[in-house]
Amino acid sequence: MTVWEELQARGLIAQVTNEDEIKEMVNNGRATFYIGFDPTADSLHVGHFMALCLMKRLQMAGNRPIALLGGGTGMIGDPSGRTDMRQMMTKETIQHNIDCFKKQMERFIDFSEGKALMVNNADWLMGLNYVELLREVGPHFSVNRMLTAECYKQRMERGLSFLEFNYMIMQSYDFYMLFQKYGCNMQFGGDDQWSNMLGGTELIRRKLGKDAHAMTITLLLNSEGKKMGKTQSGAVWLDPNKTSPFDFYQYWRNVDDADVIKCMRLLTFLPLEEIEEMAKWEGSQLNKAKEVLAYELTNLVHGEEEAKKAQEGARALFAGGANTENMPSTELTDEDFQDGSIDLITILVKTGLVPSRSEGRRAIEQGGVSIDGEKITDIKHTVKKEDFSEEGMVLKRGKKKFHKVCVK
RNA sequence: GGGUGGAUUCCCGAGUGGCCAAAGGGGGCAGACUGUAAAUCUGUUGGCACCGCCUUCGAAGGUUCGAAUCCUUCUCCACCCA
Repeated sequence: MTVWEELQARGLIAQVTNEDEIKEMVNNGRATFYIGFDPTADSLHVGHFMALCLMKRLQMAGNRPIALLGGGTGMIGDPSGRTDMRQMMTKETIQHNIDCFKKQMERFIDFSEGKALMVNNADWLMGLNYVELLREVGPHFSVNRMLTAECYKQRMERGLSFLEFNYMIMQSYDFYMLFQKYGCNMQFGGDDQWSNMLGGTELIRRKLGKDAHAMTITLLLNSEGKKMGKTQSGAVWLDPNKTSPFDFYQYWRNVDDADVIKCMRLLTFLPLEEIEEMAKWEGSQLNKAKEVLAYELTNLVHGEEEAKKAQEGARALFAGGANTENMPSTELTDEDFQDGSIDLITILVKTGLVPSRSEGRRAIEQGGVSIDGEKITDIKHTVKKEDFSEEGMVLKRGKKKFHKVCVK
């Protein structure tokens, strides 16, 4: 099976400019391609992860990837797929984020010996002269056409600033530069990047009379059409300090039945035959598939050891509430006790299981809190210092949130 | 620059002097049912010293016994005209 066939079979490919040529190049390892990453946060997330996996797949097939860090484009902010303007970031934040990105990327992609490149578009964007740029590329962009681009549609109703409007030009310019500097003949990106990417191929054709290609990766959407990799409290991060391996594991462990197989295909490196086998599973059997998915992804992102820990921890907890070391935990000190005891609501707040005392009260009243498996419904419940055993006690909020509490 | 309309709790969106911590929906949280799924049903959803008090309706002032609601100024946004 060729790389191209594999990508297609996995459903990774959304749109392409010229299928035959791209297929030919990719399969024969003749492509030098780039994917841009704007430093919008201090950690990569699942969407980036998909892009990195694609890079890796193509790299393994002999193609040369370029990871482009958006030190310059991050100064502008991509309006694609957004209904409001991004908050402008300071230069310091951008630099910090870039540093974080770099570290994480190096774990996935082999950058040694020129097998892959990492460049920053700040290198050429920041020194641009406005008038010169306008004269150089301005004539090749039609405002009329830009405005009809899908990525601006949403913004036409709510307002689009000139700053953001220029994002497409910057991204096009990136491709144009990379094409000349590194012979980069292909660009990949999320499906929401399509119009920006076409801007680049157009610019190259008009300026240089050469062909460049673009391909987009399927956006990871759940069965309801919403972006995956997001939780109530934000994105699912790859940085273990922002999303712990356990939470990361749990996120995938809890995906909808309807999405498991899709996630397997798009995100894991498991052989397709194996995935097809699992696709036949039904009902509660799918639970096993979810375990596989969660384990595989945690393994890829955090390594085997963390993946095992997360899996064992989860199994233990859900099977019977056995205590494990890698549960989030909190230590109480003498100051937390009054007359040798502490009330439950205070503990809940301290552990962060609830954001406020009101919510803690509510959770208890509704029967959502238990200590060592025993449901507590009295909001005045207190715990004596002596009651804490050596291993501490396990506090549970709702069905899936556990926390260990010990005394110093 | 001129005109018009707007800014309400996590989001959308009602509310035009007291009955407003603010309808309704979405989302979230919790319970039941389950497979750590979905769907469904129920409760809940500003904070606290919780039958009471405190802080919220773009910001700051003002009128009033009393303001999310009225007045003034300001900020921001959308649309129309230039």
